[in-house]
Amino acid sequence: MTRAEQREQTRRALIREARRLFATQGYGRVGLSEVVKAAGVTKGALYHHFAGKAELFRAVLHEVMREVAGRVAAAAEAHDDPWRQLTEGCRAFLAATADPEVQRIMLLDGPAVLGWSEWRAMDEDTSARHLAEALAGLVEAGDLARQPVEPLTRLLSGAMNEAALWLAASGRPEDLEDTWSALARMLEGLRR
Amino acid sequence: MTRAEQREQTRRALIREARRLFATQGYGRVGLSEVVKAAGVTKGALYHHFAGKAELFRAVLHEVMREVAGRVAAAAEAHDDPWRQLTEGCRAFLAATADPEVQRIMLLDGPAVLGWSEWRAMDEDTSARHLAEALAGLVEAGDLARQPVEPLTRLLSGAMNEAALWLAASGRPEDLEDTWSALARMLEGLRR
DNA sequence: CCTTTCGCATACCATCGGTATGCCAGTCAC
DNA sequence: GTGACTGGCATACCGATGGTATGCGAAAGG
Repeated sequence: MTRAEQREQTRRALIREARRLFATQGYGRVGLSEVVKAAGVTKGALYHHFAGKAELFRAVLHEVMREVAGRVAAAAEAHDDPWRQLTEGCRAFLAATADPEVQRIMLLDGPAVLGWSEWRAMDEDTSARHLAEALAGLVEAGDLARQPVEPLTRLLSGAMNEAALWLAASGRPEDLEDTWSALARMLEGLRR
Repeated sequence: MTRAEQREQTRRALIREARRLFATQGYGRVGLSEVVKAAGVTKGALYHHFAGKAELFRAVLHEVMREVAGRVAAAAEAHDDPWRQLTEGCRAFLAATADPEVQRIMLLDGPAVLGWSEWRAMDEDTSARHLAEALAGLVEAGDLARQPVEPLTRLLSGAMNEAALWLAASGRPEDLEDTWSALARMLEGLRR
């Protein structure tokens, strides 16, 4: 095996096992010794690839966010009507963040570990950007009142994040439909 | 000094210093040795009053949440019109959570440290209850479409939490007015 | 005034994140 | 091919952390 291959393989193993452990136990309860044992390497390897525990978490979080963004983008691009793109994107976001792995890493530990500013910057680079672009397009097209789009993006993003956490904790299937109805009402209420 | 007085004084000192340190450095970066030194006691005292670091944080969080709830309730009770109570309560919530201490403890570390379910239960017992009651009253009065109020409560609560964090990070004063406008538009859009 | 109990200090422990150092295999110039 | 070199990682170690076991002095109670 070439050197670059070996390197990439080790890095992937570390991220994979760290993701699994962070997701199931939470950032604080996971020791680096657990991670390196699960990945089949030692702490020397970990610190060769990452500057520390927080950096490892950042890599995991980035991977999770890119996956969520991919699902949102795919759902939106399946439609042509801009308003439909917004609603379907939101629906896809709620579906993606229903995954407990995503919740724990992206919504709970993410902001606390990296700080909100860094978390938000990463969010803006991935999933939240699709929301912002969709809203900006709708404002331009006149479907939404002319207004700064950033505050609206944050409000809707926060609403969906909290809704996802609530849905996971509630467990009742009918809550998903109720939440979606409430969110849809909210969006319709903003429509011109 | 009587024994109960001494006990209460020590407990208050621990919560006070823990709150200060948690707010400025974040839960993870604060060591218990820092807390007990600032409070003028030892770890023996800390563990006599609290089961561990998380329990100490829980006590701090509860104090913060009760303060926020108090400010929200006071703002709402200053008006008679139920719709006005909702909007003024929301405005007071945004104002209260503008405090960096409140943000770090209540919005960032709270859910990550205690877990979302526990955090939400405490939120429900304090500030979020006012929102839920206001919304329920407005549904009953016909100002809002008849619907389950819990999903709507979570959506609005999450929207405001995220908005508060964004406002603190942005720093630009005009963002507050824009955010409030967007939130007001959202509420008006839901109004019948 | 004697005993009990409560509030807390002291001393200690396992484990944690992080670092310094050494070694071996892959890489490359010639 | 072969030597020097370097990248990838293991080993061994450190200070600090959260947590616990035990002891003690003073207030409470009879």
